[in-house]
Amino acid sequence: MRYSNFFIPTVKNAPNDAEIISHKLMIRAGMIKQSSAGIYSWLPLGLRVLKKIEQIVREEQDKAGANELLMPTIQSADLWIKSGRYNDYGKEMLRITDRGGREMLYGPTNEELVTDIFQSYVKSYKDLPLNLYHIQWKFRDEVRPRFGVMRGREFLMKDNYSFDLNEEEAKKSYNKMFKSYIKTFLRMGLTPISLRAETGPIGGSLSHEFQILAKTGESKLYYDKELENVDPENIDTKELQTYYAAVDDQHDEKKCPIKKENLKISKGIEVGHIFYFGTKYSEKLEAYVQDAKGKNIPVHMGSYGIGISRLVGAVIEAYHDDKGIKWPLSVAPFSLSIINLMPDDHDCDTKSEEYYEFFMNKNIEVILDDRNCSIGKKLSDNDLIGIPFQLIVGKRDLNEGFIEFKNRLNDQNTKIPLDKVKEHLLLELNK
RNA sequence: CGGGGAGUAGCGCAGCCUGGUAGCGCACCUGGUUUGGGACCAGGGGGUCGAAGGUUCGAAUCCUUUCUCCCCGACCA
Repeated sequence: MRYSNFFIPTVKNAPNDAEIISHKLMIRAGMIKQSSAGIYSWLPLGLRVLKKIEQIVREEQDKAGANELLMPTIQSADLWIKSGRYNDYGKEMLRITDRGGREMLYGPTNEELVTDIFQSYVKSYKDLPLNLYHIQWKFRDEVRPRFGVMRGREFLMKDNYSFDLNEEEAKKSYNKMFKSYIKTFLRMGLTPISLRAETGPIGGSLSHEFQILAKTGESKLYYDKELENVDPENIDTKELQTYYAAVDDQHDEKKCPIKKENLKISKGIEVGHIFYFGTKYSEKLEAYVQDAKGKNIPVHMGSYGIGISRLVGAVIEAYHDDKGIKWPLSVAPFSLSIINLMPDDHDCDTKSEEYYEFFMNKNIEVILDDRNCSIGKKLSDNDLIGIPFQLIVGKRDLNEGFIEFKNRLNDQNTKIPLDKVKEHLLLELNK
């Protein structure tokens, strides 16, 4: 991608609407544009990150044996009336009437629809366990949307639903997802903290929420420091679930079960939530299967959410400095930026193009900053949009046989001899 | 939904108190000079001041209504 051909409307001053850092940076970096309260357009740069995060979630879901499908955003009220939630959901649900006067709604979640799909096709215990997920836009008419995409009214969420024969099996599914969530967030460079949670309006008996650590996070967390040291190759969910973790208002210093030296206090952002709720919906929506004895029994269900659009903001909250965003490589919109400091200079152009071709051919996501603007603007834009690796191609260094390499994550600059550049970059990119 | 704040050029703001027909910085356009950290000089374009109504000879400015957006709280991925 050539920067000159890519739509990244960066701005110096964020609009006054933006309060928190990720919101400001997303606007300044040209990632999103607010359309109305809690509703955003995703501009090309923001969309790339959104898709990166979505893809990591998808891959981990698939690895955990979940099946991707896609359910509609607009749902008929019928199923919701049947489940009893049409009234319960209140004003948060956006209700619409179609031309025939039928009551419709913009889905805030999908238990009803997915259970309906399930019960249409699955009749035997032999088809269990089953886990279905989709990644779809939701709408919840929040009383007060805020913090940019972190709490929009319209948001992209991965939600999945597990179906099992009994509680024991359902808890296996639950733990599978638990593990998958930890892996998912670790892949994004985040530190997930799992907390036992209230089950809330979705109901049920078992629930965990997943927060990620960020200095600017919304909630204050108290947790066992062991939760920070998870080995992604060897995740023991049972062990993880035994560690202490609590949010601010649940934490009581006197009753805290762990030693003070093991207790860590930090701020977090909720990015995922999982529930086991038994047969609550399967009974109402008649999702029964026959067991081995031919008896009809309601399936045991769980539901699992990850706020994908929220994660874009959450990653920024965890990774930024006063100059801008510092994307972890796994979610970065581009891995490498080649900054041609002096377009129209023969040497700068030749070298920039050479690297650009080279890395593109290696399937590296690379953006070539070939814009005809001042050096300061280029460098600060690249810092702002936070591409992890930058190659700064300038006449001064070129004459001395160097290219400057910048690692945005630690802000280290190194001068690399021309004949070592490709090798060095490939090494960094594969770390 | 309770409390608070803000709408003036794409963005950030001044002007409002004390009414006289709109200004600054950035961005944008043209020409030139620059080129290792948000360049410089010169010229230029762009706003019926959120909307409606009222007071007045005259309203961005005063009054009323209304819409939108933001912040704090209660609630959530």
